[in-house]
Amino acid sequence: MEYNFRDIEKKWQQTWKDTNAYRVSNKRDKPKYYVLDMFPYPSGAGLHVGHPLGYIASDIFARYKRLKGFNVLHPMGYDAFGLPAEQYAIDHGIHPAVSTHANIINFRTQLDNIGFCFDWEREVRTSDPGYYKWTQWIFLQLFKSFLNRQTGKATPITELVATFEKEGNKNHPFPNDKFRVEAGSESLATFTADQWNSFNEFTRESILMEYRLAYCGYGEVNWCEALGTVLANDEVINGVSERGGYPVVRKKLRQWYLRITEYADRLLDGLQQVDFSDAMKEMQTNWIGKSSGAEIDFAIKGHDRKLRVYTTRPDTIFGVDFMVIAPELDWIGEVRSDEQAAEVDDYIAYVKSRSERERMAEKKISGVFTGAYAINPFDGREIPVWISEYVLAGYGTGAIMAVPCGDERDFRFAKHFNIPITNIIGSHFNGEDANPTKDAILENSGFLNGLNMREAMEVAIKAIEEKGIGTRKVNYKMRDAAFSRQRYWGEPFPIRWENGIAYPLDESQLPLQLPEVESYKPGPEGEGPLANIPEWTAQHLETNTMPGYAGSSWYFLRYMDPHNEKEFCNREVSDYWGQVDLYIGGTEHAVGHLLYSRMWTKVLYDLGYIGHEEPYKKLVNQGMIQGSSRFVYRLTGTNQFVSKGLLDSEGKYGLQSTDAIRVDVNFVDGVELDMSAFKTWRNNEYANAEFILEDGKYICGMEVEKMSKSKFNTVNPDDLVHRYGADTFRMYEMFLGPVEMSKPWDTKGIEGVHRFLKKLWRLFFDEIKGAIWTNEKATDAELKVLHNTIRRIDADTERFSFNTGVSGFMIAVNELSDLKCNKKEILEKLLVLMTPYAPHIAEELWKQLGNTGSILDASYPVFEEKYVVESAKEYPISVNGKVRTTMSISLDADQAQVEEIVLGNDVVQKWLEGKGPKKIIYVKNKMINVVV
RNA sequence: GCCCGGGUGGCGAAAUCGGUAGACGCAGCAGACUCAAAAUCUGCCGCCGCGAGGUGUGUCGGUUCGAGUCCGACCCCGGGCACCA
Repeated sequence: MEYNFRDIEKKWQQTWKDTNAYRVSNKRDKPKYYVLDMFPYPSGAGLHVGHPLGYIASDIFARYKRLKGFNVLHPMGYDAFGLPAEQYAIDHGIHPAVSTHANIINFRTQLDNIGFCFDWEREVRTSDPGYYKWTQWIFLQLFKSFLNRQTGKATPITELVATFEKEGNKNHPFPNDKFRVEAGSESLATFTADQWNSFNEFTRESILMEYRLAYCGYGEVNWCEALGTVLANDEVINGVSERGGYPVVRKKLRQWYLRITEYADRLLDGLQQVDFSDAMKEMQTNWIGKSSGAEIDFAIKGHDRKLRVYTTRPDTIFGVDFMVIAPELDWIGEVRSDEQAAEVDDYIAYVKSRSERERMAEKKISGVFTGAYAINPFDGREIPVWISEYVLAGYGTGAIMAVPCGDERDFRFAKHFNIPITNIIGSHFNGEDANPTKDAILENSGFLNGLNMREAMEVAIKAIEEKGIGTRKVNYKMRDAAFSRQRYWGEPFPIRWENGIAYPLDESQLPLQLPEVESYKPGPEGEGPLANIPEWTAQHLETNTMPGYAGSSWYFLRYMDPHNEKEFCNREVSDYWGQVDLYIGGTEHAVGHLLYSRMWTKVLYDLGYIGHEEPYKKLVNQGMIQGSSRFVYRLTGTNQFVSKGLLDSEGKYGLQSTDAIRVDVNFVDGVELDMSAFKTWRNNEYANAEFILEDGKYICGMEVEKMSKSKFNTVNPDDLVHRYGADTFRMYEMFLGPVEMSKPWDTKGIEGVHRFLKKLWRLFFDEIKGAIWTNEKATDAELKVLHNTIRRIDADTERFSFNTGVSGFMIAVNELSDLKCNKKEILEKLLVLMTPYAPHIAEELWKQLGNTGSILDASYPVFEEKYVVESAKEYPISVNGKVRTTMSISLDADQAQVEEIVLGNDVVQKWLEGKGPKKIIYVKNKMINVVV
């Protein structure tokens, strides 16, 4: 009987489906374990071999935990809203719901092939009204709440209103400290109860909007007039649209935001409670970008307006040689001099065409002097005010004081524009490079002279505050999250506008369903497509939709209780499942999804809807599987293709140049091209190709790059499952390398894993003799192999080292084959160990051995030390750190015994060359080193 | 530019706490079985060298009896940078 994986896998997949083997109950009779994969977007391109990597890892872990006695929640669903479906709708007129549905069916078929243990009864789709009803509901909770800074918790805004009615906002200052209420002729930062009570509804609502956790404001977007639409950053290249190459400018639009900045400190603190990699914590910490320093007002010569800067180094205030302000600040026109006006306006126009990313990535120094001068409040020095794209309006005050002797970027700017540099740190500054030290003694610094910079920091802030020209200030690089898109395919906001006031819909009106549209084209003035629907606008409904991350910010909660029509998730159920114990996904979500979902969880926790405030206990980041592209080389201007080995290092064939052309990796075996397949490729595009071969073969070139359809280097898991089976595919994906690491795909290597499974099979079945397993008693050697394997697989699985786990199985099977071990006692336990990795073959052989229950719930073998103890070790013996020989020495040996044995060795004596040893280093169970 | 990660044979990798570098597999080479092929099995397989031996984990330097692993500087590649998801 041979290993017929196709029949076996089909049979067990059907059986597991029929018996609901993967149904998970919310009954609290076992300890729980929640394993989650990052929410996939069901793309039209289908799965390539890179996608299932994380799913296989989580599937192995889920199955492993189940065998260890846990009730394991391992769900899957779809982040089904998104731009690609909408773009497809614009291009082909197909409704996004239709194309998305088709993609999901395809996705599901592909996933099913691989044999995952998902409980599909819990599937969710963000675009399903039954799901987005609750996304809208949570949005309303955000809208109706504010962060009470006194308690640090999200709180219903009705409580804030009650407080305002009693005492105004003296204890609850505006989260945005630049905001002022316009009341009559006054601009108020604080108001009294009387004032509040006298405000009209519009003013009150405008004030409340400043506190809400989901709020409406204005923000800049990439606006493309020609396409009439807002573009994502990566759709803008060098100031023009990727599609069509039309000009793109920054434009202010009304937008919804999440006040995530109010949670900045808690998002930072929470990182201490979660098991994320240090790199991940660092990325989130840097993204939040907490810094402390001061805001300082500088007078501008000849103007009433003050220039307010934020600095983390108030101690360097006497080293300020120029100011740089963001080109988009609207008052530049007021202060620039007439001589500089044209230059300033040109520069502002240039910057407007640049995306933020381009501005930050720009190596070339650029900027323009405004003609204005700020006055140093301590020594009266006149400081030229420049504008430059490297200062962004959104961070701090959008203006910096530049200290070239202490800051590298300021230094290069000063050098580039010949601005004289003041040295306030004496010998710490060499005139060649800036020195950002905090340990210098200050010079040329007025009242700070002679102070260490660290002390001076406090002294300077105090002086600034006393003078009334600034305040101590904590700043965050993180900005409030833009939460609206001018698109169709997203959740509608449950918001109605009347006279400029946003009213929430009643919860009974949810879900607010996405209406049908005639066209997916944007509405007037950059509004979303919903603005084109008369029935929609007649009700004054919000025309923006929510962004992709709305639905994915809470989906892990819905999986717990997916069919609940009364609540987003029952509290008792969420208390049982609690945090996601293991979350697997890519680092590309490091600062987006992970921060947003952490914030939502904290809000729901504050409002008492769930009992935990960090969604993910442990996070494992999976690496990318890269594509390995193949190239053929065509002699320029001909249809002749030259085999790779015949080209010189510059890609030339003799004197003739060649063009490298990517070819579909699926008809290249290793590096050898299937020439007839190539000729029929792309509708016989290369039908007339002629080949110049080496050794009768056409050898392709290769290069590692991102796996993508356009590079013809995608490999479809379906093909591999068909050829080798799901078990082989699963194990091979794991065998490629550590889950966390990126690595290129190589289809050839899968043969090795397939051979291993066939070899496992042959421990049970012989081609001629049939079943060969026996009930004989296992030998010590066999038990040793088994128990070493148990220990190894356990440790490897626990630390997510699935690649070494697979090697562990290979070693076990190799050793058992060498021992000719066909004993049920050993093999049966090996099968249970393998179940998480290769469930189909494990179940088949388990049943063949005569077991009745499913191996999915078998009892997990227990490691016993006594089977693996050793009495001696083969020690490496080094002389001066170089290994010269090995010797088997008892593990009980002490230092004196070891010295005697080692010095008696001929090889050691030879290397001692008659000299006596200075020292003998003996590390038990490790090594021995003789120092001469 | 800024932040994070990674560089080990021809290739994917292993080395879990500073202790035998290259486990396991792919590819390759030699052989067995076979009319032949596939499948399977056996052996070899970092580089230089006939060998003794030397050398080797991106580069340069350091710490240590001992460094892939720790420290410093640099080079290259990948991911993210706020409207792709």
